[in-house]
Amino acid sequence: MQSNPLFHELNETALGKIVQAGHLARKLDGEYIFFQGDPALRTYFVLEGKVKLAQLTTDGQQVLMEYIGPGRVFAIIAAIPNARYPVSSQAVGDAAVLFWQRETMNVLTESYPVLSTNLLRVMATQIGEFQNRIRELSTQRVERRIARVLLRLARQTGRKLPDGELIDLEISRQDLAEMTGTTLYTVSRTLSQWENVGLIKSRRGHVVISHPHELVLLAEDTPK
Amino acid sequence: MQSNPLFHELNETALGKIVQAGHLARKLDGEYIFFQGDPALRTYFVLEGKVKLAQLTTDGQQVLMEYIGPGRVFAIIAAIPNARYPVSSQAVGDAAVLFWQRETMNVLTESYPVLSTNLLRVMATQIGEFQNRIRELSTQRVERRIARVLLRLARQTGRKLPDGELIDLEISRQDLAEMTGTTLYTVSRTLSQWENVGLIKSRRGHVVISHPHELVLLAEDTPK
DNA sequence: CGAGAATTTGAAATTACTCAACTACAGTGG
DNA sequence: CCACTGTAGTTGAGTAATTTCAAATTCTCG
Repeated sequence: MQSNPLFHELNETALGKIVQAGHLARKLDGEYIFFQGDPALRTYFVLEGKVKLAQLTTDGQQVLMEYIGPGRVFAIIAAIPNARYPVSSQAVGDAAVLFWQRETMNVLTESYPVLSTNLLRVMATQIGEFQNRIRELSTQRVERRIARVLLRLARQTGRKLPDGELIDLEISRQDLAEMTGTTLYTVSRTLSQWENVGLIKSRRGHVVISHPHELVLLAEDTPK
Repeated sequence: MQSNPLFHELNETALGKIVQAGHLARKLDGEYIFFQGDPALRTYFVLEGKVKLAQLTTDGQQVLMEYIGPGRVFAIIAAIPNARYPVSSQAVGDAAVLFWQRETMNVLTESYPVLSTNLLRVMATQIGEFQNRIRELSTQRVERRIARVLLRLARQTGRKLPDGELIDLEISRQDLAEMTGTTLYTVSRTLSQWENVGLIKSRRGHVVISHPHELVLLAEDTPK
């Protein structure tokens, strides 16, 4: 647990207090934890399962910001008075989360100043990742973006199988499209193409990367 | 100064100490403050002038992350041990900045815990903005993205002129392309088109928005 | 004035989207 | 156990958006 970026340099006692100050909530598959636009009152920590954060456009499209797995905090924005959640969050599969009210967060960060630093660290990492994503969306073609997303998901949730790396996440073409800023048709075509050359195998809702190394080649900037 | 998000709820004395703990640096137009990949050792605050943050792709393209004006902090990532700057920063016009070493930052945040909260706030705002940008890049067409960038720049650096709102920033087609994830050709075409219908006026390096209201219409999601 | 950089514009090529039709699959209830 | 239904996925054809490349033009600065 000490290895968790949020709990870095906090001893057992402190950690115990922090966990005790939080509330446990269980969420069923698909259940929303909060909605975009809601007053941001709670900061969350994922204990079990996965949570997805997505932003809705005014015309109803979704943009999938990230999947959050066990051991990660989200909605740190709730530490700030009068903020609203900029995204909605939804359980993917059944999930257990811990949450703290803003007041509690303030008390905790005052008692354990290193907690603030840790939160800063988490957010800084986050910013770096978003910057990379902005760079990718700005400069890379769809195929490459899809390749990168698959590799990232494999890294985060991957499970080794005899015939490749399974992305252990119920994931649709639509989801991949929302992650890469394209349409489900283009995702479908791209995956079909990769399947034809034996790069991946996909059945409904699942993807297995048969040859990660070759997918990496596609994902990299290869200046011709 | 108290109205600055970074100095929120800090009194004059504290503010004085914080400023005194920083070092002043002057930068000439175009001078780099740090480079992407450098060890992140200092956090900065813009006193005068403007600074731009850009990320380079491996094949040498630039992506312009943001322009930072007076009163804003950047490179908070330096608060974190062993981090590297994920972007380069460069003065746009002559600029004056204040900076603190990581150690100083740590001392300051310990002495003034509210400073941590303020930093969190700044970063949370930042994250929200990046999420919006990701959404825009994922779902909107180039024309709309350009419109939004012009309006944002006008908001941040705008000056009222008799014939419209001047974006008070030496800005090239290339810059706009790097901000919107498109090519300088498309930017040029789009601006020409807007100029033809009297929406804007542009000379080399400058843009005046003649009819902001109509540009807003273009910038908004208008579900047909 | 001249040189280099920024900008504009046309034309062709490419990428990705849209729409529509079709197929495959999983779960339900008889 | 199987037919049924709705959702997920595939694919083709046409189209729209954007990029690419090349060539001209304009601007700025020394």
